Amino acid sequence: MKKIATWNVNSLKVRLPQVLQWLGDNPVDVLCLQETKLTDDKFPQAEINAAGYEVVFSGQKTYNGVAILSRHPITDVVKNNPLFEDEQQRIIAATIEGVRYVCAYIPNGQAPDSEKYQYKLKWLAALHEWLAQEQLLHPRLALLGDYNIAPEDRDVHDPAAWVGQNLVSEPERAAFFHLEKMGFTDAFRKFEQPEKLYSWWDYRQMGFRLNKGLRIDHILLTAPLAAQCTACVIDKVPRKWEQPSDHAPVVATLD
DNA sequence: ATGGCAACTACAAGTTGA
Repeated sequence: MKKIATWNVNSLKVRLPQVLQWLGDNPVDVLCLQETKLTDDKFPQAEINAAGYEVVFSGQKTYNGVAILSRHPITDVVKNNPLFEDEQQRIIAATIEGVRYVCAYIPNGQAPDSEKYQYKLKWLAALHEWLAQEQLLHPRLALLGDYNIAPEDRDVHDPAAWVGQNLVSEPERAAFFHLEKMGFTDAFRKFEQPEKLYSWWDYRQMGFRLNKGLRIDHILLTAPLAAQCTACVIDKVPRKWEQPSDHAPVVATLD
């Protein structure tokens, strides 16, 4: 049995103590992080190693940045999508115990009429293209991260207010469902879940207290892994801590 | 309709996130 998780930490510099606390409470086998916001020379590798984890990372100044933490040896690290030239550090992939992990921080998109939205859609199309190849090489493939897409209305606290907006618009959702058409399963939706459970809540307007959230952080698994998956939960506990990330970790159990 | 919060850079206020 192993547990794998993803968490957008919104600055690892600020959130390192919480990551270490959370790993102490939840000693998962693999943890994918997004929005580390650290250049590689500033990455807190020693602290993470001391907690019992190997780590690989790809960062930049101020924005983006991803990392994979693992209790087991990490091999074959790839940074970014080889099919998509990108100055932004949003992908790191690695093999751990025969499973290929892709840790992704999918672009936010800002607004459907923005250039950033066009970048998001192009980025997603290139992700599809790359993962189609990766699936052939790695039948046991897991895509974990902040997708910045709420796939369905039930993943949105107020669907009427969000119609057509960034994070829920039809082209973004189509890109998410394309991953499912390619054979990926949304681990969270494989199971009965509480209603109105989200993975992100706005810092403003008491978003968390009022549960004004979106489910935008996901674990997608190819069929052999989905068949092994026996649970998937969103852990709201660290969202209640002092100075939290606005995202909660998502954890899947594989038998 | 706008901004609201948080983190960043940099030192003031602007940018970004979702």
